[in-house]
Amino acid sequence: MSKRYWLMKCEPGAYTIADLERDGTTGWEGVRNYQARNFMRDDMRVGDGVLFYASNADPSGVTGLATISRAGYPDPFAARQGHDYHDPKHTTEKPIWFSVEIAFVERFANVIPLATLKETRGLEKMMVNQPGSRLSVQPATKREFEIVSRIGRR
DNA sequence: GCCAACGTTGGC
DNA sequence: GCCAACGTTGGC
Repeated sequence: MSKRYWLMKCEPGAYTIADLERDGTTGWEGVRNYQARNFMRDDMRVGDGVLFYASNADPSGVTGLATISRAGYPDPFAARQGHDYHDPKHTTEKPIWFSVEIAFVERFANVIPLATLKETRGLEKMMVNQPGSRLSVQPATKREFEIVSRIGRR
C-alpha cells in the first residue's frame, strides 16, 4: 500500500506541535472511538503523512506536519489501573484500544485556521470541513495534504 | 460557556 | 434490536 495521509486532532491543553517539535516523537494514546481506532490499528503505516490539527483552540486549525513513526500497537495506558485512559474491558491478551507513534516534521509559522481550510478550493471534501465531523483521526488525500502543506509554508 | 451533533450505554 | 438517556466533542 502506498503512502497514506491523515489528519489528527489534539487539544492544545493536551499536546501541541511545539511539544512535538521538542519531543521529536510522541505516542498517540487515549483515542476511544472505534472508527479512529480502526484507522490506527489497521491502516496507518510508518511514513504516512499527518496533518497536526489543534482542536478547541483559538483559532482551531492545522499547526504543522508529522509522520507516522510506529504503526498500530495496543494502547499501553488502556491496561493501566487507575490511569485516566484505563479501560477494564481492554487486556493485554485482548486489546481493544490502539496507539500509533508520530514524529515531528514541520511546524507552520502560522496556524491554518479551520475557516481557511473551509474556503480553500480543493479541500471541500476534507472530513474536518464537514459539519458535525468530530472524528479525531481522519483520512486525507494526497492532494489535500499537499494543498494544506503549501498553505502552511507560505 | 453554550449547544448541536454524534457515539455509547443499557433497559426493555 | 430498538431507542431514550447520557456523555463527549468541538465550533462558535
